[in-house]
Amino acid sequence: MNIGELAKSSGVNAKLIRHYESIGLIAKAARSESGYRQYSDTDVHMLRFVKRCRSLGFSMKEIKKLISLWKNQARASSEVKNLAQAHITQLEEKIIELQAVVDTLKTLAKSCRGNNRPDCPILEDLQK
Amino acid sequence: MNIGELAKSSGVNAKLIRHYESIGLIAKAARSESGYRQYSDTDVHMLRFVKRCRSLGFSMKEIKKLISLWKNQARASSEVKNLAQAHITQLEEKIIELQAVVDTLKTLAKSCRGNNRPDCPILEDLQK
DNA sequence: TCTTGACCTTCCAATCATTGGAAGGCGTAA
DNA sequence: TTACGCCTTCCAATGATTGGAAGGTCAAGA
Repeated sequence: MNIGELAKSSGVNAKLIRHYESIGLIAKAARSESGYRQYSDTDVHMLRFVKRCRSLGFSMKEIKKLISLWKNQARASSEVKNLAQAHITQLEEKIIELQAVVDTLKTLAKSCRGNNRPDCPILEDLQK
Repeated sequence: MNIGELAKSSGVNAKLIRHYESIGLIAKAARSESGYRQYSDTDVHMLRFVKRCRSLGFSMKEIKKLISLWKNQARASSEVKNLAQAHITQLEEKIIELQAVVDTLKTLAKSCRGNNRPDCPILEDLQK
């Protein structure tokens, strides 16, 4: 199939598929006589895999690793699990960080009357 | 003062200060005869303000607005509060999103034995 | 056969915020 | 005068994606 059909089947933009190829995330596609990229059903699965990984917030680097594990029948599942676990830890740290920011902002917002007057404890705090 | 001292006093990299000027986040600095940027104590405060906003996750666009409010003595504090509130909402949405991803990943990770064998429910799920 | 339109190709650029380097000018102390 | 630290501008990279331009290919309809 051509890239357009792969895009439709996988849910990944044709432009993005070419980009993934260019950065080496996915292998170079075979070409038709006229230079069109040719794909198989396996590629549909792989791109769905990539898409799902992205939606779970894995970086391209991590996805590269995940793809190689996915392809490798001799993998140890511990490798996959470790990668997932590391990612979970990262995300949890990020959440804690964001939550702290939210808490700070909420405290600030609460202290501000939010009226027509210029005096604003939020701005006062921010300039410290 | 020169940009180096401003950088030291404000905690914002000289490179970044120039960048902020180039994108119009902060006003163009006056220049000495030899072309060096000249700054005052007010600029130290402003850059600290910017830095603090960044650390709270405001975008450059939002900070631009916040700076203009900060400078504007005729502002309504409601404008500041609304901006902060909108940002809080954004962050809370992001947190919910990340938490959902963490939950998904944790469920997946739990189902994987993480041993030397290749069979891995995580990979199986990801390719769906 | 010609044309239309949908599809494909590559290349270059923009996004966002920051950082890095290169190449050169300025200022001051030894 | 030389040396060094600070300053200048410009160009490029990061990470992931999207956009456009300019052009080639393919199948269907007139």
